Amino acid sequence: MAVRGSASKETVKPKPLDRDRIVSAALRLVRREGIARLTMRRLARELDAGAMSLYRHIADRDDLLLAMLDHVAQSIQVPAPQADETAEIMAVMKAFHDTFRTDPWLVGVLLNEGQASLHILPLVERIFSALYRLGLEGEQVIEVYLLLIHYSYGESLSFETAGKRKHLLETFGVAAADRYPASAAAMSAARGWQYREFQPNIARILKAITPRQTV
Amino acid sequence: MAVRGSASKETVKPKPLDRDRIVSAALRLVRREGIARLTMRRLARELDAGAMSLYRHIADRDDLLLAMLDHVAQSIQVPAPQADETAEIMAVMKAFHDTFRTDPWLVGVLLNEGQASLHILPLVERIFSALYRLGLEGEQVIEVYLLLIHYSYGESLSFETAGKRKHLLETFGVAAADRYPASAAAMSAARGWQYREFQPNIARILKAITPRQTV
DNA sequence: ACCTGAACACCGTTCAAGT
DNA sequence: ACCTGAACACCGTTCAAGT
Repeated sequence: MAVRGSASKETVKPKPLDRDRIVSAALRLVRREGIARLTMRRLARELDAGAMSLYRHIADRDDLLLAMLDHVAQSIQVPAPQADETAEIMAVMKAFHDTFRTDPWLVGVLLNEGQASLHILPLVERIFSALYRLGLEGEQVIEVYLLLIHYSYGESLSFETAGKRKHLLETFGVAAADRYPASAAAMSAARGWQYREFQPNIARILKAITPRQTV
Repeated sequence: MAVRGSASKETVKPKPLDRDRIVSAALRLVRREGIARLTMRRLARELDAGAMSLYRHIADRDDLLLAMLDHVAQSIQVPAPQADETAEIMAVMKAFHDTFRTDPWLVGVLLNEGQASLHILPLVERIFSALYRLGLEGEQVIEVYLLLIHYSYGESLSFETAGKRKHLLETFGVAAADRYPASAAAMSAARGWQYREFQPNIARILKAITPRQTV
């Protein structure tokens, strides 16, 4: 048994706390058990520290969440630039999507903490730039940007909570098929469906803003 | 001063608790102070009851949230049917959007509680029906449905937390305009913008699924 | 300088006890 | 039958005290 402060050279001897060690441990915890289980006390226990020692290195829980956000944002795999504008936007959105799949709690942090990491600026720039090159103007650019972003927020949150969600089919019940035939048809088409709506739906959005061929 | 159980005929004499009174009080509280302030103890105080009396009428907090969801779903203003399919979908989505504007906390409940109210089935049916009439098939129907729903989730959650969010422009800082010209242009186009992305964006989505004129 | 236990003001919920 | 206070097992955070 490891005794705190024992003379034996244990590898578990308490390393000093620092911001990086706290953020890393928090990320590990959140990925293993979900954001709801990330409490200051639990995190401290994970670090073999007193619950209050964390406050030497982080201001409060929000500060921790923002530090975690920043850490993840820095690690985003930046996709290669694409000549074609829609391919460029698809690539950047896929990078965001992949990030939200690994860390779905990020969306909640982005919404609740009210600020993003500065590390995503280059990626955001690539989207705006492509939208301008596609010929969008004025408020259209913001609107379409928000369509892309808000859709990916909703999709990610939905995926995050998909586990505890009853399939619509169950909620409906079998009897409802008579009264709601289109819903029933859609539900049965969705059976065994691979939940890969994201890419086709981004493509749909981009199709809507691409000027139609007028020959 | 009203004395509990006094003989005087006060209007504040404790009415008996029941499910409806609890749900109504919870809705009032949540609309006034936000979902975070809806705690069992606070709600009980609002009803001049002991904190634990609520549990005679509701199973737990989740049960209460679902009851609130159901109440709101029943009160949705059902829009008149539209002959044109895209107009029909626009109308139904507007009804959802209006509902989420009044009660943004609904989205969180829908995501976290993992079930919707049966009262929205007629509205969902109208969307699926219109999508089929537009010629969509198989998984396309589900994909586009989820595009519409997930976008409106993201938009609503974003609106809910818009107050505490710093405008991207502030996060960027002025200096960043050199490195990120497209972002800066978009941000300044967004200045004074009316945050009415929803309708145009639903229209964009529908445009993408409408077959192009091939003359 | 760095860490921490006790304490404060909260949570949701259980349970035995009151009327 | 209906209500409730005390209690349990949690939260985030403050603050005075320890080394």
